[in-house]
Amino acid sequence: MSGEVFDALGDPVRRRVLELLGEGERPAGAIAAALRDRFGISQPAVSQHLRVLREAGLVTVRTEGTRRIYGVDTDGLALAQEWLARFADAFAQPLDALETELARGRRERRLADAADRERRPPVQRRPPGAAAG
Amino acid sequence: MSGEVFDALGDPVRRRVLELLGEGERPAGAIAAALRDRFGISQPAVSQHLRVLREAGLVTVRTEGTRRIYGVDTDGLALAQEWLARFADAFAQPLDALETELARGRRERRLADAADRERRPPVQRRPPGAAAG
DNA sequence: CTCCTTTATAAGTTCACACTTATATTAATC
DNA sequence: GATTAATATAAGTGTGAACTTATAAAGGAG
Repeated sequence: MSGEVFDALGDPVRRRVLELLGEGERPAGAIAAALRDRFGISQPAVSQHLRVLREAGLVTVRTEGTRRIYGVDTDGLALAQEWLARFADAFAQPLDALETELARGRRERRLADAADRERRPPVQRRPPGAAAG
Repeated sequence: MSGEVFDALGDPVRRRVLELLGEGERPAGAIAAALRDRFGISQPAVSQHLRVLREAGLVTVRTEGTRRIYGVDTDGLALAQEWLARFADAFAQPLDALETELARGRRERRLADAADRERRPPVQRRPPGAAAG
């Protein structure tokens, strides 16, 4: 996997950019404005994020006059999905699992009885055996 | 999105852990050994990575004597897939796109004529209009 | 109980990366 | 051609995160 993709997706600002572009193409300026409101970051910062997204193949650019119109590039997303799908296969999980409802249903059910699982324990010292609290 | 997931997936070491666990459950020691060979990192480093994966809901743990057996947690993966799938929907891209061959085919085709696209330019200065070269 | 094994945490260091300000580059307008 | 608008790059700074070594905690074996 050309790790660049998940590396790019790892940043909350960049995920917001994608969500924004998910609503439709936008010039760099509009993206910068939106992120300035939401995250309080500068135009160059946004431009740098856009570069990362470009190099990861997650967005496309189209020049229009002095504007640069950005849009989602489904190629990068497909790459990420491919990688995740490998696990779905390995665990005999049907592709349907990708459909929101099903997946969410399962997740909520498991979170419900998460009692015997371990996730973000209090502030305690939890060594090897980990028979939590 | 509980960003922790993509944040966790962003690290190559952690992705390798998941790939490893994709082949079957393994005790922490085995994981540490495998990563020491491949990345040359220490046992505590691996333990810390495992914690991140746990908190992201990407792996499960089961205690067995003094050993802690790790496995893939499909919940976290489902979360990531849900998020990515939102875009797939938004762009009327059939779920088939997840199947490796199709997706790869499309990707390679686009990379082929990437001439007019912009991705990791040489060492040149490429301002707004970006009419490369 | 003592010792060994297994795994997690503590504390500290180092480096990448996200941000900043300043500036370069191009297109459009006057 | 000068000016303005839109966007990218340059250079520098600070913080987080990934690593290190040292150690704690717990189970199993003697």
